[in-house]
Amino acid sequence: MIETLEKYLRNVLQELEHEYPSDVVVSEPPAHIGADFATNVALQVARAASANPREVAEKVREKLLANADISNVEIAGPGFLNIVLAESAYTNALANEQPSPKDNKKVTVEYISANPTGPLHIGNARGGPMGETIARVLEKQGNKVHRDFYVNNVGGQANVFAASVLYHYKLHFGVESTFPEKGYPAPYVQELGEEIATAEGDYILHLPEAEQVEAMRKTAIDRQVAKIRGTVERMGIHFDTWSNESELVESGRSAAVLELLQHNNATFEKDGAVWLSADMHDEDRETVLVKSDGTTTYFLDDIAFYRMKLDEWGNEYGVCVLGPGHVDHITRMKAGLRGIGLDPERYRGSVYQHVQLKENGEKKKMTKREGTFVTADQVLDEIPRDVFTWFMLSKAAETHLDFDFQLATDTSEKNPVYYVQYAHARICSVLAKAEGYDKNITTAGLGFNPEERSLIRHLAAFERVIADVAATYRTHLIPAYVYELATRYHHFYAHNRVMSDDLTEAAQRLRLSALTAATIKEGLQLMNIVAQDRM
RNA sequence: GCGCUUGUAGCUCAGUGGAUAGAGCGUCUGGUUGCGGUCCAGAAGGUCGCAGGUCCGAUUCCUGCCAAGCGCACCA
Repeated sequence: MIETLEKYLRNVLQELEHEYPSDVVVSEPPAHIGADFATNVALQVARAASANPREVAEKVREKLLANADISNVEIAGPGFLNIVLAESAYTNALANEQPSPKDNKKVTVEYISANPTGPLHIGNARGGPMGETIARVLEKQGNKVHRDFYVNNVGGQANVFAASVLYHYKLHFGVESTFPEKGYPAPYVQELGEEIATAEGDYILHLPEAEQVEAMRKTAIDRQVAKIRGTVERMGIHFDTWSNESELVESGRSAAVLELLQHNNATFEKDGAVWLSADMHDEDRETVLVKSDGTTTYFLDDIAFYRMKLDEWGNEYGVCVLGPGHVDHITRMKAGLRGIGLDPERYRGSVYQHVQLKENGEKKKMTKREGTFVTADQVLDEIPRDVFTWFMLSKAAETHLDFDFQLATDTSEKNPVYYVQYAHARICSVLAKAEGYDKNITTAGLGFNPEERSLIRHLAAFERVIADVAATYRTHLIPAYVYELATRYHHFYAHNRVMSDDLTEAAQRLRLSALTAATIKEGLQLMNIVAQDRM
């Protein structure tokens, strides 16, 4: 409906020979205004044309009133136009098929991608529901979406982790060794060392000293990734690929990218290392590609990975859902792509902030190294997956989300996700009971009461909201939308008998109910949340 | 010290260059036990961190300050 109004406004402005300003907003006004929609179009036009807003508003108003879909327009305040639509506009909104999405691109979405040096914790688990929802929304827009979990299984962190596990492994067989500098002191490292000792025996002890860490790296990372995979499955997420960083190095792709960067004069050497030229990106910080010991950094490998995703896998673009502190990474990756001649717009990043856990009013720190974190598994042990998913999605990504564990479990009955699921189940129940009614009776001329109009306005906004999420990755808009939809339905339901004695009225309300249920279901599915028929 | 992100009701959070800044939880009051009472209606509760600036108009944009979280490696 908003799109239709915008179209009318464009036509009107064209007739009045005004440009259509980019920041025109058409939205539902506050309840006390008593209009269906309001727009600031006159204010924006007046600003651009240095005209009197109310005079512009009056001209627009006259033109709009000539439209059969518009029954009343009032000018209010500094120049708002408050629009009341005619019944025909509501009938049309219900009759017209929602425009089917037309994107038809191959897209790859990378998310979670937590370092395989420990369990998934509540902080980086946030990327799971977010990435999954972005993937689903892009699919709904008609794209072919590939999901990838990138495993950083080589490099300094992986080796320090392996050495830490090796220490405990050796200890298990009574062999004392020195704990690595900056090693991982967390309890799960010890458990993993003992697990490997028990399951695989002491074969690593018999290897030459120089090969032990490398051997441990392989098995320890494999086992840790398997654990993460289990957690991810619990979250209801399935990746198409789990890509190893080592593959990029071993296949020579990283070396090829380095060569290409050097060929394009995008690098320089300093202190025996190879760096990405500062003028390749906006920030002043320089970035190492090859360390002075000759090994590549994750950054070079990451560029090689995106080159593979785009060139070899044939993706139009890639979306990467990243944790806090990675805003810089996005700009550097774009610079890296530019350095190898790829359009930097083909790398898209979305950054979220950590979830903080509050327990007894105190915030817990979440570092893997110290082991003072709450794992995603621990949270999933306590609260159902749907509640977990909803909670992760329902706040804006840039929020430093405070997760009160106690509250989340204690008040789970009051959780908004149940409110929405209940609305869906209630409608299913009503529809099942109404089988004897003919839903297809023509309802032309019946009209709509205020609750029905409110419901229809929101139903009509669904595609628009999803398109917004597809463009901006602001996943929290979806739970907000379905919650509001459930509220409007409950409000409608409380004031109108669906199975009315008037069969025409009943048919109209049953159709509205069915459409609401279908929309709630689709919205929940986009979040990877189940819409039960009964609860 | 530098950078990124954030600061809105008791708590957790939406939202916006414009009209009386919203929701959930919590608190209080009422209705509904008649298509599902996991519902509905209402009340109380705000200096939109502080101070400047731009603007007809700023909670929103800009600058400074304060506070919180996270980064600040030839780690990933």
